[in-house]
Amino acid sequence: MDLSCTFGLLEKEARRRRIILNQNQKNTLLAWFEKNPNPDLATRGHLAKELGISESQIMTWFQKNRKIQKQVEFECYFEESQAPKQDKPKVKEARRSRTHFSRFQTDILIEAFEKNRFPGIATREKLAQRTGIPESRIHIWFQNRRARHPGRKQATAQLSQNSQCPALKTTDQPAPSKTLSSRLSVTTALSPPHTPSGPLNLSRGHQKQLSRTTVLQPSQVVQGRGDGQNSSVFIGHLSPVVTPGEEGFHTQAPLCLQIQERLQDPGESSGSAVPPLDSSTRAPAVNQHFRELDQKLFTFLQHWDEWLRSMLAEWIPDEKYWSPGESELHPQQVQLQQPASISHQVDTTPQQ
DNA sequence: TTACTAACCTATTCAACGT
DNA sequence: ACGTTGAATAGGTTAGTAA
Repeated sequence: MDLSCTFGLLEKEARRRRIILNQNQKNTLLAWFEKNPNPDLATRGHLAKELGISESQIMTWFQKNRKIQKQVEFECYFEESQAPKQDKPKVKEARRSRTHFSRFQTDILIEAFEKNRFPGIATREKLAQRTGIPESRIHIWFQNRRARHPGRKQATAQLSQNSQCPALKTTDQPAPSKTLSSRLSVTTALSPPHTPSGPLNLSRGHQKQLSRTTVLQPSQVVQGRGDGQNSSVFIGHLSPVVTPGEEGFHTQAPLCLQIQERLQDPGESSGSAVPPLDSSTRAPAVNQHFRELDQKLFTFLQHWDEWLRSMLAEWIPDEKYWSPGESELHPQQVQLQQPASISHQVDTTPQQ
C-alpha cells in the first residue's frame, strides 16, 4: 500500500474523462431544458441514447443549467426590481426506482469503500463490472456512504473539508469555502503586507482566487500540486527548509525564526527571506502595525506547525519520517524532491 | 492567461422499504 | 412509526480545454 492509498489525498484518482458537448447536443439539451428543467429518468435516458452520452452526464448538465437559470433569475430580480417569474406548477417527476443491492454487491462496495472513500472513474467502472451495478449508481452509493459513515480516521486523514485546525482559519467568513484554491499563491496570502508580494495585487484573476480562499487545507499542504509551484511555501515554518539550488540543496532559516528574529530586532534582516521593517520610509505607527501582524503570523505558524506535526504523528507513527531531527527531512520535503522514494519508504502506515 | 464548464464534492431532503 | 438507505437537489470547488 502506498502513501496515496493510505491517505487518499496525495494522489487523486482520475476523474471521468471530460466530454465536450458539440453544438448539436447543446441545442437539443437546451430545447429539452426549456420544456422541462427537471426531466425524469425516462427523458434523461432518452436523451442519453439520442446524444450518445451517459444518463448521469445528462443529469449533471441539467443540474448545471438549473443553477445558471437560478442565477440569471436572481440577477433579473435585482436589475428590474421585479418579482421573479412565477414558477410553473411543479409536476412530480418520476424518480428512478430504488435500486436493490444484493449482499454480494454491498460487500464488494463496502470493501472498496474501506480501501478508498473517493474512488475515481477507473475504480468505479471496475466496481461496476464486478457488481453489475451501473457506474452512476456506484457513484451515488459512495456519496451516500460518505455522508452516513464519516469515520474518525477519515475525518483526520482527509482533514475534512471543514478544517479542524482552528489556527488555519484565515478569516471569519460565515460560509467558509472548503478548500484552498490550488491556484492561490500562499506566499501572497501569508505574506505580511509590507512584503513586495503582499496581497495587494487585486487584478481580476487574483480577486477571483482570493475571494474563494478562507481556509488552508492541510491535505493540500501534503498533496501540493506536484509541480512544485506552491508546495515549498507551506513547509518548514519552524523547521529548516531545504530547497534545491543550482549548486545542490541549501538550507534556509525557518520562516518562523526569521519572523521571530525580526520581531526581536526589526532593523536586521541578515539575508532573511522576509524583508525587514523599513524604518526610513514608514512611520512608527505603521511599523507597529506590521510588528503586530508579524506577531500574529508567528503565532499562526506556530499553531500550524504544531498541528501539522500532530497530524503527521498520527498518520505516520514512525517518528523518523516526520520529527525535526538533525538531518532528516520532513516527509513533505522528501516528497517534493523524491516523490518516488518516499511513497515507498512510508509504506509503514498501519493497515486498516 | 483566462474564461468556460464538466466532473466532482458535501449537505440536505425526499421517499421506498423492511422492521 | 421509525430506521435505513437509494435517489435527487442545491450550492460549492476542482481541473481540463479552448480561445
